[in-house]
Amino acid sequence: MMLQQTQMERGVRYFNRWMQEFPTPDSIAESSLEKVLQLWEGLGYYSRARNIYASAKIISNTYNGKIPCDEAKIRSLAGIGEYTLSAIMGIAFEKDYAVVDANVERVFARLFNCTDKNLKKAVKPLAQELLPHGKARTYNQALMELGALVCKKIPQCANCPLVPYCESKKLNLERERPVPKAKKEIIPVLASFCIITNSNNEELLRQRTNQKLWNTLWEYFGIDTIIFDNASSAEEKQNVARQSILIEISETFKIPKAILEENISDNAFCVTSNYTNHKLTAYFFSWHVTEEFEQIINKNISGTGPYVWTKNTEQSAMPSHHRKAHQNHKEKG
DNA sequence: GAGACGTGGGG
DNA sequence: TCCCCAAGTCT
Repeated sequence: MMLQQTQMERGVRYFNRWMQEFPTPDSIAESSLEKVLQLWEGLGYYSRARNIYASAKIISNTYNGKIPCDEAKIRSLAGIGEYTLSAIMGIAFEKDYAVVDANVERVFARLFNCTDKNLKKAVKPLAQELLPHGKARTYNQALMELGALVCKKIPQCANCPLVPYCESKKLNLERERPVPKAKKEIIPVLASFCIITNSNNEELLRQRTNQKLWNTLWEYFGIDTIIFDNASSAEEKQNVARQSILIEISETFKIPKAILEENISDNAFCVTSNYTNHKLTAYFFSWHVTEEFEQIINKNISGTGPYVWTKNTEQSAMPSHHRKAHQNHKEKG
């Protein structure tokens, strides 16, 4: 599950750390979602972490801590779809299940010069047909490995044992396969946040709740999306971001904007980050509040999600741009 | 079945 | 810098 839409090399780093903390499904089930998300931070697609947690509880409570060798039971677990089911049945249990991931798709698209729009649908029966009975483990991993190391986006045909059988190679079309998918529109996003600290040097964090994106993760106070003109300069964007965050703080904590103008410096650092099909530009301002302002803030805390003053920002899972901002803020002191 | 869901590495 | 995309799943 960790490797879904995640390259092996990156996944391995997380996997090793994960296995030290969570060697068994039971150990996950006994832990907390917070801890699970903390170990997942930076990998993305956080529903995977929530699904693992939910599935571990079922495995622990219903299946005595062991994944059952049963297609219907495995498939019904959260976060396990067509691919992962086949990976478990084929690789873990050596049953005759062929996996079709992006690697296998690419290998077969070239091998059979396949141009189907729905590649997975076209490749699945081919992969299943060619699977040698009783050898799913080697077969599946060999196909994925071939795709990952040789039959890459730019194919390394000189090192490929399947060249004699490759239809697209014979037609000199190996670089045109698989046919590229239609690209999605990239949406520019401007965001503005304020790293608010109190006299105890605690940071104010807010948890995202009831959201599709980064749900239950923590972040600095601010706004996700600001309406803006993408043609504007960096300086203009920062000005828009500053005005937006001042208004947001003013309205949320009932503090006159003029007072904020005086107290919050116009220095900000900029963090850029891409997520799904969005290109994010985020400005982070900072405000070290007096006890008087802290009391006002605490009295007027409102809006989405719970707030917390904390010195343990490291242990709260955050979206990557907030983590970068935290590091940046810490280094600047 | 299309769209949403993250992130960072490579060309 | 920009584009592509990775051991996919869910709605």
